[in-house]
Amino acid sequence: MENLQIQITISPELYIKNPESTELGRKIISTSIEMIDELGFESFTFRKLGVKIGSNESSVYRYFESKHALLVYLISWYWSWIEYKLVFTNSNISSPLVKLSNAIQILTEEITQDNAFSFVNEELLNRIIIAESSKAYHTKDIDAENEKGYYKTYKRVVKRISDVVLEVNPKFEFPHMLVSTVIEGAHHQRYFSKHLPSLTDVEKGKNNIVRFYTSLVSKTIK
Amino acid sequence: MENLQIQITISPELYIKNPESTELGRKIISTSIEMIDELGFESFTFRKLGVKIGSNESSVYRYFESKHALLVYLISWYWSWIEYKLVFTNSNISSPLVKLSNAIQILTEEITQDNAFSFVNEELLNRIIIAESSKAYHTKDIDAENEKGYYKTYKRVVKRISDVVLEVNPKFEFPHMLVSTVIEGAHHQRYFSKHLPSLTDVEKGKNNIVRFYTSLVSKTIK
DNA sequence: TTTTATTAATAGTATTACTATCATATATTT
DNA sequence: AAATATATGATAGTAATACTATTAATAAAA
Repeated sequence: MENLQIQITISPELYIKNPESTELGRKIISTSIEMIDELGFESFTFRKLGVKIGSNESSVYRYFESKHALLVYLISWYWSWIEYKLVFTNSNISSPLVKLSNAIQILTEEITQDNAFSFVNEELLNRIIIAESSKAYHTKDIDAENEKGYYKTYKRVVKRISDVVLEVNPKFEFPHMLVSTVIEGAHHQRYFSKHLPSLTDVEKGKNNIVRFYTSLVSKTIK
Repeated sequence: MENLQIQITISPELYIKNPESTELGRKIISTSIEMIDELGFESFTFRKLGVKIGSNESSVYRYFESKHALLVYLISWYWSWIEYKLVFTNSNISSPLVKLSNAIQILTEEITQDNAFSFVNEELLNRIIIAESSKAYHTKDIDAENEKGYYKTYKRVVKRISDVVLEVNPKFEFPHMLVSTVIEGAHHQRYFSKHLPSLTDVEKGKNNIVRFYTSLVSKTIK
């Protein structure tokens, strides 16, 4: 995948002006990813971002109506990217079991830098998803935002993998719960392994998160 | 459990002045639970709380050093309460399988009001844990706070149930990951079932969350 | 009754998450 | 080349937030 130049398209309700369309927009995305990872979402502000990119707070507001909207955009970008990886990896695979195993791998593995997308650092973005994405949907506005389609990419990924689960076992009752449990669970385990390790059983170099969820899925759907 | 009057003790690093020790303190706890549930954590403020309880913002600050500290207190209270329920329910049970099944039930069931604790509405508190608790530990200060013992009650609950998992299967490699996955997962599913239902397979009256996690655990540890 | 502790009232601070306005630079069209 | 449109930058302003500090009033304990 390293040298392909792939286009990830984000639906227009997620921004005011498309950040991919200008140099400044791309700078907003790439620098906000760096800054949110470094400062945390609470301490990140559009003013600080403006200073860092040599631009202005008010210019950033021409791309995103709020800090929250920018986070939602980043989350959507991330899931589009994951969806692309899923489709790409499973494109020529016919065995449902292999497809499922690939999918679990993609959902639970540690992300390291891949250079297919110029202005997004996926490794940092993955850390943001792990640490901050729950703040996006744990809001009083969730229902209104969901209706506007803010979370549809995430839901589409869950649906896609649930369908693979059903290919493996058409009678399994809870495919969506299983997939969303694995996704959220793997993120929690990565976070806990760094900050609250007693909640995990992570050991260096043993890839326990991927192993645990792979085994959990295969046993659960039997 | 209905009429027992049980004492839940919260360790002193979680408050400045013990809210259980005064009428005002108890009012702060009970009213903040109602208000956080109603407004969401972001829109809840000590000023609004002061107005509602006929007291003053500055008085609230004598009990808790910050809004965040109050949330951590509530989370700790919740896990102490869950721990009490676990110990109580399993006190005379010798079968590890039954103990585990009871524990999963307690972790994943829907909470309805129980009146053992006068000034805490556990049903609302449970909703707060589901919707807001991840905001407490997804902070840049997590490591410092963890060292101060802010999250020890939660960690103790996970440890306790992990030990039951190991009683059932002493060779199971990932007891902590399994238990923390079930806890966080069940909370997510309850939240998703209300706001992003396509991420779940919840059906009215079928108790699918409890059924899903009970089956997942029993299959996974085999 | 005096001391002490607790709470209430008021005011103040730095920062945040925006909005509004206007000037300027650059690009596009005519 | 002139006219026009568009994008950006600079500055200022607003209401609210998350506190801190100070002082006064009141209730409980010695």
